[in-house]
Amino acid sequence: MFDLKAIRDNPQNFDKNWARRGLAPQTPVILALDERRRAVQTQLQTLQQERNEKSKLIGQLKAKKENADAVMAEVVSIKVDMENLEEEERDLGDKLTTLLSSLPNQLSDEVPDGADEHGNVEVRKHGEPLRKNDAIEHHAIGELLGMMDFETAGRVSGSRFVFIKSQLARLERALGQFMLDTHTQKNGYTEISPPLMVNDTAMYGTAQLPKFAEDQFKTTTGHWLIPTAEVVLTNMVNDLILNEEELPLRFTALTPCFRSEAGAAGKDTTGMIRQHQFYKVEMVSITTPDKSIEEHERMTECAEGILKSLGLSYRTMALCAGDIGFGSRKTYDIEVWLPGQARYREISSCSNCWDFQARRMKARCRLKSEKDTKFVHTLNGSGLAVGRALIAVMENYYDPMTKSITVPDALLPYMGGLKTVSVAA
RNA sequence: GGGCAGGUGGCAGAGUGGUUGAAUGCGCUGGUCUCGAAAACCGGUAUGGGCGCAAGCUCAUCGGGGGUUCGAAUCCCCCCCUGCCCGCCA
Repeated sequence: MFDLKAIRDNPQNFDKNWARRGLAPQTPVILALDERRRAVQTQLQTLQQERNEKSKLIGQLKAKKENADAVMAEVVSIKVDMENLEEEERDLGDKLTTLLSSLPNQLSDEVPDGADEHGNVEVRKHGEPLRKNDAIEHHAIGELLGMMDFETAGRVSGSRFVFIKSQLARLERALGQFMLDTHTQKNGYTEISPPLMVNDTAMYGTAQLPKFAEDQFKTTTGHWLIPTAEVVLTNMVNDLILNEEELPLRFTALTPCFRSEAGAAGKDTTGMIRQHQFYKVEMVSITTPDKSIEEHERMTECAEGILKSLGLSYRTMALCAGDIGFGSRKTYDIEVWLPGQARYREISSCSNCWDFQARRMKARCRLKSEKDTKFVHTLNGSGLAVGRALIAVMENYYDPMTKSITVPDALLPYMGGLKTVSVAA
């Protein structure tokens, strides 16, 4: 959601910014609705004031046992005048909210121009891509080891699900534990075990609703399965006014994520790159407005740190205007090198949502230096997608000669003595 | 799932139709007093919106939504949540 006063003051800036995402000018309609609504509001409030005063007068008259019939008749007629205005006010308000809640966040000036992922800009790179002629993809490795079973998943659940078995399941679990421990012990995040289902309000707060309902799973009870722990972790502060000293808040959680992948038909159909369900370790930060830019860099480094510890090569991309998410002001994607595909694939996305979600959630803070409350800034980042991290470890650490995956050093404490994942062991 | 009791300001807790945005206490905060502190005393202390250069005026909000009424925190209806008892259950 947006600050209407700011739009009023500077409509052309908003339109120019939205144009970078390919949107037509929006402010003419917004301003027309806003102006009309305020005019109606003012009229209505004048009548309400009159009604309140006269009603009080009636009370006073009655207390003195005097006749109040004439004043009561006046109030009745005021109420008639109010009815149309009330309806118009509600109608204009609804229209305005509907329009505003469907518009994406304003972009930072630092976001590069571009229409799609080709416009993304590499900001740094770590390690060298591992190129091997005999590199194979994760699903081939998994099936060869007998530890990744898409066929059974198809029978039991359908497409875009998988059974992971045995040591490979343990490796996936180790990855999640390692990431959580790193963020809680080294990076200052508080571990949360959150609900995996949320209500409409929460989904609206982080901007999955109203626009992206199609991408979500909804239960028969009206709950939504979280598409990412961002939803629950960020909404922990909804409707709160936080004190400056309590900030920043840093939360992390390891949760399953559920996505319908509507509109992704035909994309990544083989293997477990794109599933309806996957584990992810999420980081969420809630900051004061002046701290979110540095927090964004910090969070991105926390995510990169996991890849470094795992000995994986990656590059960090600044997403361009055409590829950046709806709620984000600025996003870094981290792409890990997959030898089997011989390309970089997204494994983390770290976004600064600025006050966009906070406005929807009514999440505010009180600064010592300011009298009024301010909206907090919210940030979220994957740290990392566990399923994709498993893929990366498999493809980067697989040795076709021994048909085994070497366990990265960082995961050894979590593997109960296993140094490799292989059929023989 | 059945029954009962509740949801009021940062917290506790009054308030069952009339100048109640809301008593009182606690907390917080400014001041007086004091060498300083404590105590005591005095004052301030919700959020969002509209109008206004400003001072200020005003509207809305007592879980959410609708209704009755000249007037609703107070009455009626629906929903949500919390607590307790019973049943069921990982």
